[in-house]
Amino acid sequence: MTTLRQIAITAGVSVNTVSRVLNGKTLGFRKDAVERQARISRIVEELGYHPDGAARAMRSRKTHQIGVLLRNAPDRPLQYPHAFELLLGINQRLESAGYVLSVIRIQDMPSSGKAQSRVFRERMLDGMIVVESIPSEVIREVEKRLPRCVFLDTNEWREQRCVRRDEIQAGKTAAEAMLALGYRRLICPRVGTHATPHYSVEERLAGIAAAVAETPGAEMIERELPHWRVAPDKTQLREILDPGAAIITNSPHEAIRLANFAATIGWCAGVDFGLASCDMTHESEMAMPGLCRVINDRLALGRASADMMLALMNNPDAVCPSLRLRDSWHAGDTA
Amino acid sequence: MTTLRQIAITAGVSVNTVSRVLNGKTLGFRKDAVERQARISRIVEELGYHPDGAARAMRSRKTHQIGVLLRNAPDRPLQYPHAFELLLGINQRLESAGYVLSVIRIQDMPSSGKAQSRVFRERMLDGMIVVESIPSEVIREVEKRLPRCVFLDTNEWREQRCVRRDEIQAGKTAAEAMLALGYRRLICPRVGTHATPHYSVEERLAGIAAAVAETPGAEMIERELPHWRVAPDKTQLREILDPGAAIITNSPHEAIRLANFAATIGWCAGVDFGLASCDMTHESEMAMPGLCRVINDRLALGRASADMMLALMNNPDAVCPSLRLRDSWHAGDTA
DNA sequence: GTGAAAGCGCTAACAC
DNA sequence: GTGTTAGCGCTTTCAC
Repeated sequence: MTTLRQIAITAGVSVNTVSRVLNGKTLGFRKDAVERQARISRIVEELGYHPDGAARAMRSRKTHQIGVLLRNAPDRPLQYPHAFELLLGINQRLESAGYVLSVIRIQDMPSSGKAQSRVFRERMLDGMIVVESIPSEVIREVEKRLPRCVFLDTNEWREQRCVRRDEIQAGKTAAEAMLALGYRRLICPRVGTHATPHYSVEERLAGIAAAVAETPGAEMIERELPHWRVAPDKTQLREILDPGAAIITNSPHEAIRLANFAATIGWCAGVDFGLASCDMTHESEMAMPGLCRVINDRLALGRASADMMLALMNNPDAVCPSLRLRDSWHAGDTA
Repeated sequence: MTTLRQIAITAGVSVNTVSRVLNGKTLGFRKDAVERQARISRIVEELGYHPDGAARAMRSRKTHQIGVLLRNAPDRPLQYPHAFELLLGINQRLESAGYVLSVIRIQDMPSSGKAQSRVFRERMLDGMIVVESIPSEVIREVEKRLPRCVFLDTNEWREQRCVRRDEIQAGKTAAEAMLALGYRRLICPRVGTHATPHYSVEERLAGIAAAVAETPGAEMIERELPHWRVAPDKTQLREILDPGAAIITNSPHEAIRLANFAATIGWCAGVDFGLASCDMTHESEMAMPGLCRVINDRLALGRASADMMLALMNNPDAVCPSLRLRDSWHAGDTA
């Protein structure tokens, strides 16, 4: 491995000089300086020198690494697939600012033992972006260890350092769009409750309720939906689906599932009933591009949280008011 | 920040002693040693000491970080959503072995400039797991910089250090299942060609072709499918769908999309035509749990590649024969 | 503008 | 078994 010292020796200069040239901290107003500088740069190139991140981190007290904390819970075997889009959004910003993103998963219990990731045992991270709902005692543990934390799309909500989608607005947007199309019965399927439901579930319902309240003659109906693994038979299906009404689902895959079930009894979304989703993912978009939905720009959410983190990196005491991002409606052909 | 030296001072011992205690390298057969050790451990606990990863990395010449390289190509705006499942599989193994996973995205061109991630400029990674198809010149560049590379589900294929799904088998499995159900016309939709198609596209077709060849009277029909953003009108749809035939798609979202389109002309998958996918994702499973498909255990793929990487970490010259993992058939209700 | 030297936190020689 | 010391690669004083 090529070190600074090796370069210095080959160039016949001191380690310091090489370091300064590499960091562009030499302005060389003397005549031979600029030539020297060029020679050093050439040698650096030839020897294929790359600085050692560890040594640099040690000196600067900055690892230039940001963790993204994902939950690893037994009730979420595949752990919130949307997280990937958030993660890519975060990475976009982080990478261009010279930071590296590390994925950290955490068990629900703060078992401070070997089970947890190395980053909790050793100081490796400059900060952590917490994604998904983590029990608050775990959050406190994480904050104790990590100097800078930002909360992205979590149940945790504070005045500062939180980034969320405006889910009340999302519910409202979806409901208003369906009401504008003439639907008066809005059906909100509820899927078997999680131990710790995401805040969006409640907020979206509140948003829908608000829109319904403003529209005379409109009503909102909550309907229990079986777990996705359980296929309802045709009798059940006729009970769940309500011809002429509009169904507003939480997630796009619920909407798609209902559309598919409907097909088995000869019904078609957009013809026999209205269908819309408060949320969208890229994969569901490819599966059902025509679905009426509220867009969910998770890349933007991710970027916003990364920006917040970067602001904190520049100034640990930076004031970062929490953000609620809004998304717009996409008119499809299922209503 | 608590350092070893601070602990040593408070405990009235030398830095070395503390280090040895922490690393369990002291057996203390003298009487006062064990008491001393306990006291040191207590102080370590009280002061909330956590070793500095950077310093450790510098000494041991190991960062304990593995990169996962994802492609950042203009033709894949949302970059292969399946990658997340692979990533989680990788992380499962890495984390429990004390390694940290970092996400690295790369532009197609090996523009060695600032645009690329910090990890290409500084030595930060012990190894890299390359996911997705990366141009070979970029791969060579990456291999030059990183000591250990493993290729996961990439077009790159070698005798060693590659992990893939057996896609020929996947195609064959899907085709055989549909043929066994009595279908004789197998339709393979082709979606507008990528610049660099994934190897699975061709292999699956080969697998399907092989199964068809073994069955008298069976035929395989390739059919062009419009881009997912383009909704076919009903006339086109009747041309694409072929009543009584079985459609075998590449990805689950294609299958779901076709099922949804079919509903608009009153057709139903599993009734009017057969539908199966060579691939599956978690999200599509929630959208259409009944889809006939070949399972794709990406977590297992990820774990296998991580295991390979860990073997290389223990021994850089370890022989790692490439792997082709097989998946099994899931009988659904769409055929 | 450049070189010598100190030191970041830790581990591994080496003496005692 | 424990303390002393050197040194990992780099940045940053401080003389010159």
